[in-house]
Amino acid sequence: MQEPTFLILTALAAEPLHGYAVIGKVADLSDGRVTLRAGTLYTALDRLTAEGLIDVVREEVVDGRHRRYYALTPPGSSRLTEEAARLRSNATHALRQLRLGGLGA
Amino acid sequence: MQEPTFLILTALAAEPLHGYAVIGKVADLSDGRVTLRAGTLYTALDRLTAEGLIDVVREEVVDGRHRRYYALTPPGSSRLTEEAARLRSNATHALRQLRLGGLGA
DNA sequence: TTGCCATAGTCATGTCATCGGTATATAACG
DNA sequence: CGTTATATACCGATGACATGACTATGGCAA
Repeated sequence: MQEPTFLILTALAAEPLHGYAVIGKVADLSDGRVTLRAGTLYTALDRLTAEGLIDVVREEVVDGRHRRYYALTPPGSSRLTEEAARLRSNATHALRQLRLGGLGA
Repeated sequence: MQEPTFLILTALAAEPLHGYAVIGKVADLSDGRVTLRAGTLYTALDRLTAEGLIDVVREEVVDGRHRRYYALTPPGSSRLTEEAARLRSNATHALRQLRLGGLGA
């Protein structure tokens, strides 16, 4: 799983959001590093829905604009938990190896 | 940057290794999750060399077998440090959002 | 009232890293 | 002498992501 996907799941972890709102939340979560384009976002949302990691919880029409709210499913939640653990482990290993190299060399 | 690439850099962080040895170290670092195939490895090594993140530090012939040792360059080292920080940050954010969602729902 | 901007979502195309398989060569093992 | 392990390399397919153009509505300003 890549960063954009991971951040989309993270954005939906606390509460359901509609597609466009995810873009803003992902920008927040990544400290501005990741600015999703609409195309990237909706392709990812479709894919994640097909995989059962997220789900459409309600659809609204606000001011004539179609809004579709997505939420994390239980499988999506455990998947995100696993991924977070993996990232933490990788980061820890990398920092330790860097320390070893820094001392030795 | 994706997981295999990140793990390759991590494997080279402590000390120079030749290509084939990287496969084993990556398997170790990832607790067996990631088993690099030869194709993936050498394509990645070439790419990382071209990007200046790693470098060939020496070439040997051991028992008639060609061995090429790769090491992290200073740019490679700072890049890996940044990536590790990014992973940690993402993991932390994800776990916090999951907690928020778990409580609220 | 016309035109532009922000919001919201869709679609088509392209790129790039990774994967799987295959090929090459040599040394060690039996 | 055939098989396995080491070591490097090439190639086609896949799949995630990026890019850019497009539709549509409401609000605001010229």
